[in-house]
This record gives sequence, C-alpha cells and structure tokens, in this order.
Amino acid sequence: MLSKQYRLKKRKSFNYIYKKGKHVGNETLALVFVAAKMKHIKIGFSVSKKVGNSVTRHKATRKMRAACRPLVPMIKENHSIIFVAKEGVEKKHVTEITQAMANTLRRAGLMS
RNA sequence: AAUGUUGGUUAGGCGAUUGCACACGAAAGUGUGAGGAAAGUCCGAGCACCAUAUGGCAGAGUGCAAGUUAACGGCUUGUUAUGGCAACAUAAAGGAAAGUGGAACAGAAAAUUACCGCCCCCAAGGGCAAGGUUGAAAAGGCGAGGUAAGAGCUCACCGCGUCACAGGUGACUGUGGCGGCAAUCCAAACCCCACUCGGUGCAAGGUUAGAGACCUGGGCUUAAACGUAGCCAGCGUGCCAGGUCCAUACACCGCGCGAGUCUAUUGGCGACAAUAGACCAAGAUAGAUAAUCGCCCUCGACAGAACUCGGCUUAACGACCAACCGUAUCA
RNA sequence: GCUUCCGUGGCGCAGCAGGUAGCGCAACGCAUUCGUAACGCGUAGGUCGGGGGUUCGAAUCCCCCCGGAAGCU
Repeated sequence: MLSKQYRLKKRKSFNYIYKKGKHVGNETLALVFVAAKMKHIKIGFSVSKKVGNSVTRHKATRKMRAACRPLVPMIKENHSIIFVAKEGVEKKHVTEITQAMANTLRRAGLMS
C-alpha cells in the first residue's frame, strides 16, 4: 500500500487526467499521466468491471499496488498517474506487473 | 454394509520477511483486522428527520390453529390435504345460498339444460331424466326395491350437509341422531370478510464554517404559493418561482457496548426464555486485511464489510458429526 | 445507497381483466424485365429471458432467479 501522500483521491482529478492526459499501454495495463503542480507524484489505480467480480477486481488492485511500491522513488515528480488494469492482471505474478509498469513509465519518459 | 431422510459443524493450517488500516503509546513498538452467505434488496425492526403524522377515501400487504419474538410475510409445534414402503417432505390452506364477471373448441345443454331417448296416448297434449354423445368439468356414487317410464321416491353401505354428545386452549377429530342432496368450476378474476400498514432513508440527520450578489416574472395577506404521501379535509409557514455569478465540505460527528458474543444451569416437545459468570472482537472514505518464500495436508468452492440487527432467497468444492427409516446379509 | 421499467421470428414492435402468437422490414422461391430494383404471388423461421406455482388450459396471473436500460441523491 502506498502512503497517503502519494495517493490520487478525488474523482475530479481522475476525470481531469483521463481528459487531458497522455496514454501509454501494453498487454498487461495502460498508463495515463499528466503534469501537475503538486510537489509529490500522485498515483491512482483503476479496475473496471470488465476484469471480473468484486473479489477479482480487489485482488487486481492489491497486486498493482504491491507492484508499484518499489518503483515510486524512481518516478519523476510533478506528475499525476493512473494505472488502468486490463483483463487477466490478477492472474499474473507481481514481478511481471512491476516490469510492465516500468516498461510503460520508461516509454512515457517518467523514469528519472 | 451401502443407500436414503433430517439436523448441525467447518470453510486449508503453521512459520519467516516486507507492507496497509485502526486503537493505545513520547517513541521504539504492541494489539486487532471480512462472510456463511458480507450478495440479492424480498420482508421485518432499531436509529434519524419530516407536520405531535390527525380524520376519511383511495392504495398495499397478510390469510388453517396455538405459540414464539423488539417485530415479521420469519420460526416452532400441531391440524388438514397431497406425495413417499418408510424416516419424512410440500402447501397464499378464509368466503362461490352478498354482488359482478368468465368458462375457448366440442357438446342438446357450461346453468334454472333436454338433441337422441324412455313412458302414457289415435292424436293433440303430458310425464321423465335411467341410458347415449362432447368435454378439464354435466345436477351425489353403487347395489336392491319400486314404477306406465322414471326419480333419495324408499332402503343398505359410502360421500355431503346439519344437530347433539365426548375429547382438545384451538385448528379439528371421534361417536350417534336427523336431513334427503340444497345445484359445477374459477377469488395467484373483480370483490366480500378479518387483521396490519404515515413517509423518507446514514448521501438520514447533526456540528463548525457559510448562509452572499444581480436579473426576470407573478402575488399583495380572507390570497397565491410552499411545507417530502395519490385525493379531500384539517394543520403549519407568510412572499413565491425561474435564471446567472461567487463560495463550499470529498471536513468532523453519526460509526461500533449491542434486542452483543461465549460458557454453564434451569423452564419448555420445540421455536425460545430466564439466571449466573467471563469477554469487548473491522470501522475504511479512490475505500485497509496484501506481497514474496518455506513446510504439511484431504490440494482449497461460492465469494469482499460501507449505519446496525432478525429472517427469507439465491451461489457453492468438499470434509466431518449426530439421530432416524425401510431393505439385504450375518449373529 | 435507493427506485422504476423492459426482455416475443435475423431487426423494430403488437398481442397481457387467461382459450390455436401476429404486423412491418429483412431472408428464400416464383413471376415481371434485355438485366437489376420497385410492384405482385407464395414460403420458411418462435420451448414468448430461465425455473417453479395457481388453473382443465399461462406470452398473459403469482413467486424466485438471470440479463439490460433509465432515474433519484
């Protein structure tokens, strides 16, 4: 779990990022990001109903959170990021998800 | 022994490291952390506010009896009916001589019936409903007597209705007498009868902060309009409605001590109740309970709290326990 | 969190105080035309979302599920 300062919370911000942000994706997940005024990075997770029922969705969210944790200090600041899950995420191992995240972040140019 | 019936329990376990939420703590840290269905939202309550929720109509629900409960449409024990060899299971199970309506096709006729038919008779006219056909359903059934032919017209048995007696808190049951069949089915058709129901939901509601400015239209206090119920009455407020701009809360409380959990005893066939002792056991708000690794086994289904309880319903891999039934074999 | 509505041929819809399930377009065949379209004639296609109940009989009435849509805050 991320500590509170890194979390993306408000519904408005989610909508703003979806509207204004840039998209990068691969088979596992999609990344949406936008530059922000905040000092810290803000990270949010989005898992739609396509992925499964509430148990599988919840599991997918947890795995993504766990996968995200080691990457946090490497990401450039002043950005808001959303990771969007695709189907089958909950079956994959956490290290795979971490690699996928690193891959998208690198392509987005957010790795410092 | 296998099968069956009923009821219940459980819901992978242990350890290490790294994390998350909450509580306590100065800190280090310590403790706790999803379910039997948390689900569907189908019922019933608590709690909160709305007008002290008042009267009538309309509307909705329930419908065998007694009990149980905070309450219920739930549950328990019975009654009756149906199914099963049985253990047992299932049932919205009041009223059709209050009224309205419906019963396709077929059939003479689907409700005060008469086509064929039977009988008396020259005929006219009259008597009859046994037999025939249709249909889901056709005016008690069956046998005997009786008759012109017939008919509960009479009788026995069965069914039905009703009265009395007995048993039972009661639904109802049993026995006996009497009636002589009173006019089919449908009320999960309208309806009648009995009983119950005010509305809205924690995004309720409260705290602090805020509660501002402008424009347009209507009304002028016996009014309009609004006030959370479909209509009327009654009650309350005393300006109302629409639009634009600005600010804001996604803050805090409500929110975890409760019809609470566990154990024991007592009462009751049971649902359940009473008493005593012990315990405090999730409370998030983009929303916690996870990740990685090791070992073991029967190799793990359905599935994730969002104000809280009592039920019902639905989903589902298995494992285990208890009681009972009939059958077969053995003793 | 709560409320309401809808599922009927391939598509869009009727039929719902119970009695043999229809319409338009599309499809197929015939006819017409030099050929195509339109017009005309004909044909096929439905366990009425699923399961149970009431009834002699259910698309229709009642109950429980499944899927979809809309609304309130």
